[in-house]
Amino acid sequence: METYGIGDLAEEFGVTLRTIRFYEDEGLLRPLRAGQRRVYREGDRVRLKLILRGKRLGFTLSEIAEILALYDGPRGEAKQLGFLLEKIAARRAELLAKRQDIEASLQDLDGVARNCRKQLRALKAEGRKAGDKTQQRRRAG
Amino acid sequence: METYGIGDLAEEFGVTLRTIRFYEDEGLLRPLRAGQRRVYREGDRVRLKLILRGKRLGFTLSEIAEILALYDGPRGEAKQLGFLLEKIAARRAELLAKRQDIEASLQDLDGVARNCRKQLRALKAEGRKAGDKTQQRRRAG
DNA sequence: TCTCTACTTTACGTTTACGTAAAGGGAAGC
DNA sequence: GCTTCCCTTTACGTAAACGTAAAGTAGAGA
Repeated sequence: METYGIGDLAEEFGVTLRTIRFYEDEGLLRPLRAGQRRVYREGDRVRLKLILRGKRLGFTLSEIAEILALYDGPRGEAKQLGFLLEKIAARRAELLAKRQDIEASLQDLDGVARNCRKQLRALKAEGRKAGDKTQQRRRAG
Repeated sequence: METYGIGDLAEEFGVTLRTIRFYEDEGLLRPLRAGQRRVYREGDRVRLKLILRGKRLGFTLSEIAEILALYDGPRGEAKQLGFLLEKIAARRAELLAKRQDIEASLQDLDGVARNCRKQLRALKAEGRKAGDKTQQRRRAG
């Protein structure tokens, strides 16, 4: 079974050793030990990837901890499984809301870009009217 | 033209006065003044909305400042407009990447949920095999 | 044996994004 | 005139998420 040193993961994901150790302090990772050195297995690697994805989406580490807890979820009683499904639904809703925010942002940006291109076209049209003598922009009267 | 007090905006968006003042300190908002009191116009309100949306998406305030700068964009030269379009494209790419992260997260959550429901069905099946001795409800065949 | 190199723990420092007093201004209502 | 409310500035405090320096360890290779 493949394992990784802390340096391997740090390099792969572009984070520092400190960061990975910090996530362990916060209970997000629980690597094995070979003597005093940390040994990460594939599962730990996936968890780290999930942590970093969560960060990119603006979740705090404690939120990420809760999300990871869903993955380890209770293999237990029906009631626990029901709770788990509720929590999953809640997280899903959050993600959908975030996606909505993204869609809105994309639309806004597209609006700005359209406006920008329009102004560019106007400038170029002016440029043509001004003839080829100079390269400066002229205001049409 | 409609205006707002700082308290109005704070209430509308569910943030504190401190937060709004902080955004001003950071150069994200520039309200008018009536004496020493801040007076916000519709444009300021929209900016605040954009700021909070940016925060929900995990952008830092300085990133948000750059994004807002795109909206105020240069009404100027062709070269400036070109820069602006480049920056917009870059932000767009970021947002698309974030959306990809969200899609992946949603898929992961769906996987966990499916697994969870499967276990629930298994538990209920066991319940039926155990017969009617206990009080659990039974599924019609 | 000595020296790298990669790791370890401990601990104080830093940035971001506000929270939380403290002390005061001014206008509105009683 | 006095109180109340909403606002103001100034300033120290704080939680989160690491950065960074110091000092030590352990195995691999010359």
